[in-house]
Amino acid sequence: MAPRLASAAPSPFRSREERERDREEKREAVLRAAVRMFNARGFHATSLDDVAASLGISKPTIYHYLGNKEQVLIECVTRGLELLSAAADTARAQPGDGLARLRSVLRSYALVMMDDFGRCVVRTGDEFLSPEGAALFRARKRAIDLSIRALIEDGIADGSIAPVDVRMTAFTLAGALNWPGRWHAPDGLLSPSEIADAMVDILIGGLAPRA
Amino acid sequence: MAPRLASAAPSPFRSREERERDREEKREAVLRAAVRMFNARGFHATSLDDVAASLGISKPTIYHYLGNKEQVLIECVTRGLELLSAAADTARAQPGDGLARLRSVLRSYALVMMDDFGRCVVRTGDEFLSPEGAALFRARKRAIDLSIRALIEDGIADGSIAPVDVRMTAFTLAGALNWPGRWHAPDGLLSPSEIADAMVDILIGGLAPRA
DNA sequence: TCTTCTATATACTCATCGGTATATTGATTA
DNA sequence: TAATCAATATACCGATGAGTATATAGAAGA
Repeated sequence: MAPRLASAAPSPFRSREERERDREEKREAVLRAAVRMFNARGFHATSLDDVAASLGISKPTIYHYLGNKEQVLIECVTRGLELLSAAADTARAQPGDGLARLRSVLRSYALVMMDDFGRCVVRTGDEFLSPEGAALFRARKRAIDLSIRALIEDGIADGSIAPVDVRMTAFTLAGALNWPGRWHAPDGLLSPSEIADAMVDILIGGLAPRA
Repeated sequence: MAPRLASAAPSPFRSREERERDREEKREAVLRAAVRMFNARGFHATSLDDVAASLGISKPTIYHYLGNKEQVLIECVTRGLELLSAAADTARAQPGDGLARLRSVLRSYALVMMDDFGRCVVRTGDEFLSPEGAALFRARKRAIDLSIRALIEDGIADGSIAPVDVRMTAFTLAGALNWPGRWHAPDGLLSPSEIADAMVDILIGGLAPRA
């Protein structure tokens, strides 16, 4: 509607939307820097002064964009959980039998675990959060767990998955796929995609030889 | 040799051995209290004052029995790693084909992860340790990993295990079995033994139905 | 142009906590 | 009995780091 069609003249005067976008961008940058440092050094061992310094800004600026330190962490974890939920939901809506869809979910799940925000989910114990934060956190993880369980049940129903204990299987799968969040280094030999494929194959195929 | 055969008269005067045993017992109590609190609230969130208070003693007493805070943690983690190594070694020396021995190791491994000290291994990231501590820690974990890999190789060689990627499989198994260290509560419905069995069965059998 | 709002910094407060200096008490040994 | 050592406490020090009070500079709006 309004002006600002020609990106030709980059005016130093910013419109309301531009300013809002700027703000969002800065918020984002703070979050990214924070999650990286939390993952690398641990939440308690990372001071907001450190985070600020890594961005060349000062601590009050972080407080300006995000509330307190726990807010920063919650935001990071929430991002990770959203990635995980999205992975589960989209893969679940695909065609194919239960096993095929589960495979797809597991693969996406593993990939998220090698992303900064996904990693953060695994590395952040309830200990770090306030009771309310921890409750929210648990509820969201539970929803993801239920998604996976539903898929396993589908697979058992349609015969594409063996009649396993659904609860324990979901825990086992999640545990295995969470692990890369703790050891995977972005500069490893295998790409995240290769790792995800390999792990999923092992979990689905099992160790015992097939007759 | 010496006196003190009749435990009849519990004298308040303690012999050298008794005093050494007392000392060891106290050290042990401090460690147990510490590991519990570390697991429940996190290392950084647990102060040595807290640990001392939980035992009805004062902080300098802890320093008297163990060096500094990192020492306490290292001792706890070392205990856990020793349990893990022992599990791997004894199970490995048993009779049976590769798969049977691997199954035995995995089961023991899972059980250790539901013990206070085993849990501590999983919950303690390298971040918490000094570079030297972390190096030692990594070396020990690597040895355990190699033990498991060797067993997988044995199984592949004797045909009891499918020809999987050894490295990735070891990671996947360890990841899955580490997980109870993070979520298992001692008061759960299933006993550690049941959980261990269920997880190992799933990992060995896989999800895909066997023909 | 005057006011107000946004973004940012400097410089501070206050609590926590690891670690230590030092005192005390009682048992062991010479 | 004097000297020593082990076990324990109280009371402190110093650093770190979360969070805040306050100032400033510039843009937006009236």
